[in-house]
Amino acid sequence: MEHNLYIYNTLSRRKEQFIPIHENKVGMYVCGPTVYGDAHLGHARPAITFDILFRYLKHLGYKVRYVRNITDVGHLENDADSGEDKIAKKARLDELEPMEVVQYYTNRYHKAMEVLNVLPPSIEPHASGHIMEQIDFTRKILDAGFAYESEGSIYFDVEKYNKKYQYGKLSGRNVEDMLETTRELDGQGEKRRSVDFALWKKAAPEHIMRWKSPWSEGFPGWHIECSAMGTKYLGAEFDIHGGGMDLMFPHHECEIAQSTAALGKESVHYWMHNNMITIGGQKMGKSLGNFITLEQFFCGNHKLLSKPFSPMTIRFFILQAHYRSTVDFSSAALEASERGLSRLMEGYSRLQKLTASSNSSVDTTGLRTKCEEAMCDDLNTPIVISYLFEALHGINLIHDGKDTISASDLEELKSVFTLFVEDILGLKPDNQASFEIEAYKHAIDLLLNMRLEAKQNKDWATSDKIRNELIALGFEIKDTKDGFEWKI
RNA sequence: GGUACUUUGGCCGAGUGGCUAGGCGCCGGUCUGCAAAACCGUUUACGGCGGUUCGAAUCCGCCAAGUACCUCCA
Repeated sequence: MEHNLYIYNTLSRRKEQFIPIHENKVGMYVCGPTVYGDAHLGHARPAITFDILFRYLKHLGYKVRYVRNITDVGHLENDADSGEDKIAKKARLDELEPMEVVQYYTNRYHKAMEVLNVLPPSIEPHASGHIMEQIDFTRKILDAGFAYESEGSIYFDVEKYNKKYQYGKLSGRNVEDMLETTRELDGQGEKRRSVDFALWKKAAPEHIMRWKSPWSEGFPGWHIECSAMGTKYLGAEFDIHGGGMDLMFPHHECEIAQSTAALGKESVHYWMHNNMITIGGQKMGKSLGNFITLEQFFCGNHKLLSKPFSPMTIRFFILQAHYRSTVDFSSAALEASERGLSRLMEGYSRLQKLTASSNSSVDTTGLRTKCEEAMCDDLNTPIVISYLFEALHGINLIHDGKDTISASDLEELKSVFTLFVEDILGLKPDNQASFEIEAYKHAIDLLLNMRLEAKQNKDWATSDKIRNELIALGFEIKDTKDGFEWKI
């Protein structure tokens, strides 16, 4: 395969050329949502980041298996000594079945991803559907001697593991330091060391979500689902594992330890982490309570939002920053993105209507290569977007008759725009044309043609009436040299 | 306290040694019966102090400010 895709590997802290384990095939695993609440802006970032990677790998010609899990068991509340997990707690508060809560938020997550034009992954495994695999994985770690049982729970023996392998390599920590600095938490009496983590947790009597295991009735630990499901669907070794930077430690560190302990080798070749979205310079997160849900963005229903923002604006806003940088949310920043996107998409539609000349006075060569190079440089979407804006400038000049383009250059330009705007960046016009919409468009055209006639008769009263009333209904009317354009 | 990282023009945000992205906004212009929109043009920045170099936003050192992780979090 001819390409020079470089991606930043958190393990080595540098960009590395991407070479898959199996030629022409890529396995990637990304940590998905915990479905006990609505997705917020922060959840959109990894979804979009790895959607871009998924799309780009496919564009390069790979057959990609993209696994993104749904976490519906196992994450402990920090105040829950009893080992009550988040799903169960929420369920009891709402007096719903746990799986009802899971289903509700999973559906809403899917809906949000769909409107963001995030492609569905190849496999979306639920943790609750892979209890057996997690038990088997835990048993492998026990058999390898890197875990111990304590009162019905199984814990990973970090100190022992660290003697043979290296615990902390991903996040740059060492066990000795951690033993000194880790805070004392409650409920750690069963563990030998504070750094040890649960692989299987015995359920307290009031705990709703529980499964039988060789050790106790309980539930799997915080990190085991990704090791178990990742290797189940992608193999003992696979190419890419992604997720948010906040999962680097402890979650991904523990995953590495689990997989290495169970399988004797590291599973993941490239670890990729997207940075956080901040709000007022601070991370947007559930625990800080400073998050804005995607639905609130779409409805404009939040005190920090000046207006509703379309899913494509959110997507574009995220793509305008590199995925490894923090990006600071503000209503003003989103408004800027909205205008930029609107201009880009109008130019894209304008491009479709350009007429070719016998030769080109604009230089469009190299756009495809430049965009490919930017994508190959660790998915540098902001650079791709900047090239598209530069090309947009040319499109506008041609549209204004100040420049010309040949038929073959026009075809190439259209092809590049379709490829990068739609296929790779996944941007699409917000108002998707449909059959009903066509009729309605014709009606508006009719009105505006009447206005045109009135104008020709210098009947300004009528022409202004039509324009003003349409504007009052939310339309934007633009007069052009020989007619009009409009949008809503 | 430990670890990792950040600091770019009015705002957002790329950029790792010379060619000094891009968007939004501002301002000027074109178009227009008026207006709006659109389009065109303009707007030169890299936290501070040293150092390396012919040359640094980019490398090194110190200082300052800020963030993340170390507990569930995308």
